[in-house]
Amino acid sequence: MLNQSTGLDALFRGLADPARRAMIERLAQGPMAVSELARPLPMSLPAAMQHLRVLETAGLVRSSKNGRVRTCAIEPQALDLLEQWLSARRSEWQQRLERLDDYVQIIENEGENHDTSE
Amino acid sequence: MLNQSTGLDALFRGLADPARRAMIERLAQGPMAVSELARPLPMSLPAAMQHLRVLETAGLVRSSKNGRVRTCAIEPQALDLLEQWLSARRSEWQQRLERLDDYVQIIENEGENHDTSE
DNA sequence: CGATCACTAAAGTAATTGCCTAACTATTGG
DNA sequence: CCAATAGTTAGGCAATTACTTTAGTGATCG
Repeated sequence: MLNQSTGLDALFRGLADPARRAMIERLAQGPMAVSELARPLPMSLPAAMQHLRVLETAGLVRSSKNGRVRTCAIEPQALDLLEQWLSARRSEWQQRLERLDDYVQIIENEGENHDTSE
Repeated sequence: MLNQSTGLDALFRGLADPARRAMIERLAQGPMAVSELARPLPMSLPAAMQHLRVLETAGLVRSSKNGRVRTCAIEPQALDLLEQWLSARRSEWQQRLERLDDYVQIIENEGENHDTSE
């Protein structure tokens, strides 16, 4: 545990923007050209291209140019890393909850003074 | 599809920083005080507090203050949204691959001119 | 050949992020 | 009560992000 992987950084960062998520959700329908991909987005083509680059460096999308048109497609295996991380966290967190130590310690702390959060 | 959820933004953004992932991975061992959480991180306490705030607004961590110590704990259900999104993407992408349309269209494009990527 | 199309490159800008230090508040232990 | 502890607030700063517009480059079509 406690891995400082660069891959996860790029992955999460890539998915953290709604325009980029819209792009990859759209690409699930099949490969498409840059301008077609960008058309529904409320921004200029160059802006969409920048998002595309972020997705490509995250490994979420692959593209290749033929003539004057660049065709983009999803890279399904990109989600493997994410899924691994997620299930690792899931199992750790589950173990914790089963032991109940969380609640015990919190209840101890909140003896008289229950000053929840801010 | 094509949901513009604010929750996913905050979630992915929260997880996009290695220091923040280190924090929540550490919290899997059990709840702990802010300064204990921050100790192994290569940054000042206020910086760690800012990361903590990001995690709290993403719903990944919950904290409550008792006396002068604030105890932090993971919020396991925060990952539900992430898992939902992930499996939705998985199934869409899988369907695509099964239909093979991806490969057909890419091969058509790369007829003579195979100018892969940049 | 020349216009158009699809993309790309460049440069600039406003907002956000990730960090710092310094100063402050509120507990708690002796 | 006084000092140390735990956290918080504020201000500042450099880097990054998410755009913009403008100006290209290189196909493709008539």
